This record gives sequence, structure tokens and C-alpha cells, in this order.
Amino acid sequence: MKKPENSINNKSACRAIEYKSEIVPIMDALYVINGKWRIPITLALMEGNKRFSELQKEVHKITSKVLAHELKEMELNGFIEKKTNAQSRARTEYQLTAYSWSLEAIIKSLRDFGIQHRNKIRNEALAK
Amino acid sequence: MKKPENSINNKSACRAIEYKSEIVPIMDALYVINGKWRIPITLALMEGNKRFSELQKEVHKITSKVLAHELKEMELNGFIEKKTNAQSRARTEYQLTAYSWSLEAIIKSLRDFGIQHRNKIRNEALAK
DNA sequence: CAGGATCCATTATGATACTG
DNA sequence: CAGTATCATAATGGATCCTG
Repeated sequence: MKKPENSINNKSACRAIEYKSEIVPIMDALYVINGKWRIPITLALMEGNKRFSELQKEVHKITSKVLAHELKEMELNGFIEKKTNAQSRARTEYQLTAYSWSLEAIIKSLRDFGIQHRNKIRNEALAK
Repeated sequence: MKKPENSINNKSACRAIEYKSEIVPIMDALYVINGKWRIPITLALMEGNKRFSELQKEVHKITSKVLAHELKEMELNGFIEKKTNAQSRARTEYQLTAYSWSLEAIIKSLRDFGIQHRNKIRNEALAK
């Protein structure tokens, strides 16, 4: 997913102002939650700090390559912190930042929609 | 983004039950809102029915190929309906289904987060 | 254990042109 | 106007192996 553009120099038609004012932050949000992994990783870390291998077990089917990449990006974006014990590398833990918790509303709305969606699909299947 | 798997046969450890019960609907939701375009298209159509070329103008930088593809998928998933006038192809319009409106909570939470996120980034830039 | 490196397959996006 | 077709690139994901 490409980086969203800044809207500051965007001179768009007036009739679209309401729409444009919505779309920019929404594209921003879609950009930071990017892909299938960020939210699941965040959710796993909401249970508590986790080590790399724990995350790998709990985030279904993620590979070490992808996990490492996602963790780096999330760290860069200020969503997690890496706690490396100076004495032993083996104790590295990942921890959510306070900022990550501001994703809770998104996560809840996703979950609610997903539950409803799954029911809809199931009912449609039963109706056949 | 790959299709999420059904969880029905998933025999996971008990300690992960709470987490697992969250993750499945969330993955479902992430799957249906898939990528950068579905939400922006939905938003544009929340203003009213639109024609293909109108959508292309309003959804920033989407190409006709991608737009055509997204519209097909969204139609298949029951989010939009295609209204084709039998006499003239040129009058084809796209319309949201009632189901699409159930995405509103997600859209709002994305927008709120996005606004906050943008402020955070701006403040960090100013602080330097 | 925590990743990085490599190779490869698939998907997503994009530019441009074209058609009924 | 509403898309398709073609070509190209980038992003993502998976498999496997490697290393401090």
C-alpha cells in the first residue's frame, strides 16, 4: 500500500470539500493499519508483552520474515516498543505504546462488523 | 489479501480463546474492506449514486482498471448494485446497498483515528 | 531464540492504449 | 462513457536455510 499523499497543496473543487475532508484521514488510517497483520499483532500484544516466537505462534500463519518486517514498521510508526535486555538477546520483548491503544475503536468496529458479516454469510448459505 | 479461513474446525489452546474469538471476525472485516479503495469508493457513493467516470474522478488516482475490478468485487460481496439502463449503456450507475451502510462505524473510527494520527505526525514534525 | 538472506510465486497497482 | 487489454513494476507472501 502506497503512502497517502499530503492534502495540503490539494486544490480541489469546492463541491467535493466534505468528501475530501473525510477521505484524507481515512486513507491515513488505512495506511497505518496496512494489510492483514498489524491489527492481529496489536491484538496479540494487547494481552501483554510478547516475545518474537510467541507472536509467531499466536499470529496465525505469519512467517518470521513477515513478522520481523511488520514489527519494524510498527516500531517506526510508534505503535510498539522493543525491549531488548542488554545481557541476553533471548529476552527481547515487544510492547504496545500508549498510542497503539488508540486503535481500540477501530478494532472494535472491525470486530462488530465482522461478526455481523459472518452471520450474514451463514444465513445466506442456510437459505439456499 | 487472502481469504480468511473458517474457524469452525480450529482446535486451539484454551488460553487463546479470547484472542481467537476476536481475531476471526476482525480478519473477516479486514478482508471485505480489503485494500485502499473499497472505503473511498463507499464514501463517494454515500454522497449519492455515481457513474463510473464520476467515481474515477472522485476517487483520487484510481485507474479505470482498478476501479472496474473493485466495483465487481464489491458487487459480488453485496455492497453495491449496478443499475444499468437497458436502453443506454451510458447511464450505468452504482448504488450502495443497505448493507454498505453497516460500514459506517468502521469508517467513522478510521476517520477519527486518521485525524488524530495526522495531528500527532504534525506535532512531532513541529517539535523538531 | 530472534531474526536475516535467498529464491520464488502471487497479487496489487499503475501507465497507456484501445474498443463497443 | 464504461469499461478491456497489454505491459510493467512493486508489494506481499511462502519456503527454506542460515547465523549470532
